[in-house]
Amino acid sequence: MKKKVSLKDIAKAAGVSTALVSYVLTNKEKEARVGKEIAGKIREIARKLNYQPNHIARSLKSGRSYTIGLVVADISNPFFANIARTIEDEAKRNNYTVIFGSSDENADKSWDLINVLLNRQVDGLIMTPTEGSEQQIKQLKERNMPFVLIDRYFPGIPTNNISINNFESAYHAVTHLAKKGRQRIGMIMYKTALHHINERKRGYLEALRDHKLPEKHNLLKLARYSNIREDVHKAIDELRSGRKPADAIFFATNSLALEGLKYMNQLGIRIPEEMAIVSFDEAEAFDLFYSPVTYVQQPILDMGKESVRVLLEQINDPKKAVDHLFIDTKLVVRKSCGSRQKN
Amino acid sequence: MKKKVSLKDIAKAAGVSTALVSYVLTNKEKEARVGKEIAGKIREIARKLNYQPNHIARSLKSGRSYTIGLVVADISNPFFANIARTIEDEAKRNNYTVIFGSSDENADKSWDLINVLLNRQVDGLIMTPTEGSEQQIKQLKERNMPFVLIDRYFPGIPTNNISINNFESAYHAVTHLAKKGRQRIGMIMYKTALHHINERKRGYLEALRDHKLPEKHNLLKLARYSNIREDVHKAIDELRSGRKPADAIFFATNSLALEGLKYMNQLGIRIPEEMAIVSFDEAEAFDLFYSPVTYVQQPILDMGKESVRVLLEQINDPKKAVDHLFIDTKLVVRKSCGSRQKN
DNA sequence: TTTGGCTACTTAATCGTTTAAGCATATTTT
DNA sequence: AAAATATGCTTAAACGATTAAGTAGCCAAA
Repeated sequence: MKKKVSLKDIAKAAGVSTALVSYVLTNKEKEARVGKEIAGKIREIARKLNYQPNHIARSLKSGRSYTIGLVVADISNPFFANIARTIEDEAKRNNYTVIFGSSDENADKSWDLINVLLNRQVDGLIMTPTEGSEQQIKQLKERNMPFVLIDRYFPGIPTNNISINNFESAYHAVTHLAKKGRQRIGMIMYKTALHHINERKRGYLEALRDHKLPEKHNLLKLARYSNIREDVHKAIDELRSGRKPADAIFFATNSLALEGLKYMNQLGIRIPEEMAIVSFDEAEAFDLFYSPVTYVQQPILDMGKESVRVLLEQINDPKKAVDHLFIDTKLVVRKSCGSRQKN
Repeated sequence: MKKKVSLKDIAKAAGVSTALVSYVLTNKEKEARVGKEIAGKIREIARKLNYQPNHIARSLKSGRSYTIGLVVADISNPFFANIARTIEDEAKRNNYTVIFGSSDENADKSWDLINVLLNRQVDGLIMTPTEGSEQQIKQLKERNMPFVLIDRYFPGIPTNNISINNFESAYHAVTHLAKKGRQRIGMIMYKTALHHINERKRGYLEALRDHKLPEKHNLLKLARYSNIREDVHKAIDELRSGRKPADAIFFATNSLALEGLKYMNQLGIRIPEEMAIVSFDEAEAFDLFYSPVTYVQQPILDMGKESVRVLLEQINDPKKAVDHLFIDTKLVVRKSCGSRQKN
């Protein structure tokens, strides 16, 4: 890079001190009572030399980096990629930039990343916390680091968070299956302590109860994140076995649904005739499936926007009380639940 | 945030100057001839106070930010999201962080982003340049900004770039269709001046020629990025009309294929019986499709890694000659081309 | 004529780190 | 014994921007 133009260069060219240049270029002429003529001259020279302020120097002085750290579970999952995208857009609109990283649902990696970001002096963090990261969150709180949790949160720890109504959304999705006349509705979810997933389970169970459907344990299947393929295959095999096989499956996330659908395709299970499907989250593949998949659509755009808004509020007013937003989802009804109605 | 611990705090606690502390903590004891005892003491205190160096101050001094700017066309496209992911991983391994943004295939937005990143004093850029951004690239060159182009490049402008053999890959994919006995192979690509897409076209045309297949103009269809849905629908309608409809389609990108497949699903076109399909790039949905899609797999991991490697080389040695890597792709054969062989 | 108050600037400290140069004291070499 | 070298530290400038405090000149009010 060619040597950058600094305030000093402009000052020299204009025959004034750097202070004056700074006042003019940060529009503090009024307060600093800078002469009209010289202000114009300074601006002119700055333009001519194509002056670009050095953000790093500015940050050092101000103690603010105008940078947000973003830690998502997995940037290659379109759900998180889209969140990242809206966050980046919204941040840019507020003159912030975003540094990001993927934690891969791994608490150690998450802690690593957080520390890298803190060392980079980010002004705040937006995170989708992983299982077992409670201590990390508590430490951030103790250090008074502004941050916002998105998608997930820990019910025992008061934090800023932006999430959806997991319970209601799941309840609604399962109710939809019940109304379509499905009698034995299974669910496949991650084996996890993460609260948002367990809320989905609670919604599932309560919906079954309210519609007087069996909620036997063997209809609720768990898959390990690290072993998703095998566990989902096994879950589906089990759901289809026995005297009364399941006639519907509610998937707790898009990744689970994708594995499940792939496998059911392989097995030649007809959807929705043999098995009705509802999934949480979106996926490009849901559209393309021969029987487009009914899913719970999360308001990603709003979530991204709100997370930036709440974070910036917190940054600008560290004493602000924490904010807990629940945003509504939308059940997008397609063909995967069939059209038979409850008799 | 609690006030951060600085060198000064450690110096005070140890009763020495900040210089000494700096020497010790940056492992320059040897050159600076620091006493063994005091070095140990300094380290001990630093550990106790949980000292974390201030990257911003360090950057200001060194003129390097240890930050890479990443400009992708669209972070919500899994292809770019995966590239972003590997770049982030690789950068972290080299103690760099990544600031990113999406250009949305829009040259103005791209220019905006580049400037934001330059103001943030990134040490280098990795970009997937958009159509019409030649001047931006030239300017970066003139300013001696280290950068690497990935996925795309401009043949007239010598730059570091990491790309694939677009011509050969397309040639290979179309040859595969020909070998499966397809006679009228269409192609749907973006209407763009971007070289990599046009190389795919060249590969398509040459393969047709070499296999003595018709390469009539009406088998090659263009879609506008901004109007992808309508244009792809129209293209498919046209390819299916006439006396001799196409019996195969080669899609130049995953986004085009996804639109195309959705539409063909709607129309009830059987794949591969009525229409064989090959697409460039991967997509989760390709797996899930009832007739899993044959595609040209790009070595995303390698591309991400190599781009970081080349960029860091350039950063560390600005006089280094530009590097132009072509990485091989792999044709992943699935069911979407059927099994009939050329007779 | 002194005091006060403007106006239009400059000076200098500061943010946290790095690093060349300086300065005692001690040890070795000639 | 004088000169040279080594050791172990400190001083201070620098990176580029911000901003409180200072100053000099001028005009008006007391």
